[in-house]
Amino acid sequence: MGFKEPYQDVLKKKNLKATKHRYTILKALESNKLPVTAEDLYFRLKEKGISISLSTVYRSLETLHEKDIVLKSNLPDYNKAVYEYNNNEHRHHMICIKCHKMQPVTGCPLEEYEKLIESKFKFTVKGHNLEVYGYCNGCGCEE
Amino acid sequence: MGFKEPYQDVLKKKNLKATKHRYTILKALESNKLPVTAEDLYFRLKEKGISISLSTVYRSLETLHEKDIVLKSNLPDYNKAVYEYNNNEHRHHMICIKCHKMQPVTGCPLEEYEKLIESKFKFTVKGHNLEVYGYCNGCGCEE
DNA sequence: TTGGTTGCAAAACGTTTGCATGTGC
DNA sequence: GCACATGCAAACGTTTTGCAACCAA
Repeated sequence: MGFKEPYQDVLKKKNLKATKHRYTILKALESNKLPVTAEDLYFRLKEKGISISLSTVYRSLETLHEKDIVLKSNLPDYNKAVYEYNNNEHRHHMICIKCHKMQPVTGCPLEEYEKLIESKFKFTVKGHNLEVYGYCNGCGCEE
Repeated sequence: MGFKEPYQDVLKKKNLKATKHRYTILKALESNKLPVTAEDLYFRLKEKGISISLSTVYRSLETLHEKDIVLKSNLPDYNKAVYEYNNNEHRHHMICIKCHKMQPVTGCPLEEYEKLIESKFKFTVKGHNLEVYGYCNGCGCEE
């Protein structure tokens, strides 16, 4: 097969086999701007006529997350993990309390804060998670 | 009973009945500096000889969280919710990736960032969550 | 008295796993 | 061929819920 799949290099670099499913998952994640749950992704693929098992979705996402190809996060008051493609473009999200929609915000206000923590406490910072929540424009609900 | 339970006012103000269990839970949360899981709390109370059902612990924590008396958060790569008393002292936490211990950090670097988001996007900020993770002093593991 | 609270057991939910089969390298 | 990836169903651990008994107001 002379055809070169996208993501082949990304996967090979991390010692992962380049399978059709992984390719499909990465493509779906990358084309989608917003983080999704495993189930979201599963149904999205199913709609496109792609037959994949839910456990494969979970297993692939977990593997890709371990290799840092995919980012995983947990949101407040939402007991599901969400996944997004890691394009190494550091960003955070605004999350609507009402409709759970997430919108990305590029940039990060935490560089100095992390330095402060490292110097003040004996703590080796490896990362952080930051989400701002409230009401998005579409919901407009001020409760 | 002329005896005035602590937390009676806090509960009454939120239209919650002042029950022995709620009193016990709030006392345990407030005396404990760090966030705990529902199960942690359940066993902690059990050890003290307090008989309470796990579902009551969950239900109470959820109710208290709804009324903003208790804070609830979900941590990355840790599929349990943790709860802490809301003493209205705004703070964040450092979380050890290895031992899952959480240490509080008072202060918040996000005031300006939130203003920026409100003005840049049409988004009404209601709160945020921020945790820094890495390796704590005790664990000392740099992977 | 009345409506909120609790205990218990069972259900629900998201996620993981065992095992047999399939597939990339 | 071999190790890894997948599908299926069953298991898992956390959290929620239905219902009867209980208790604060």
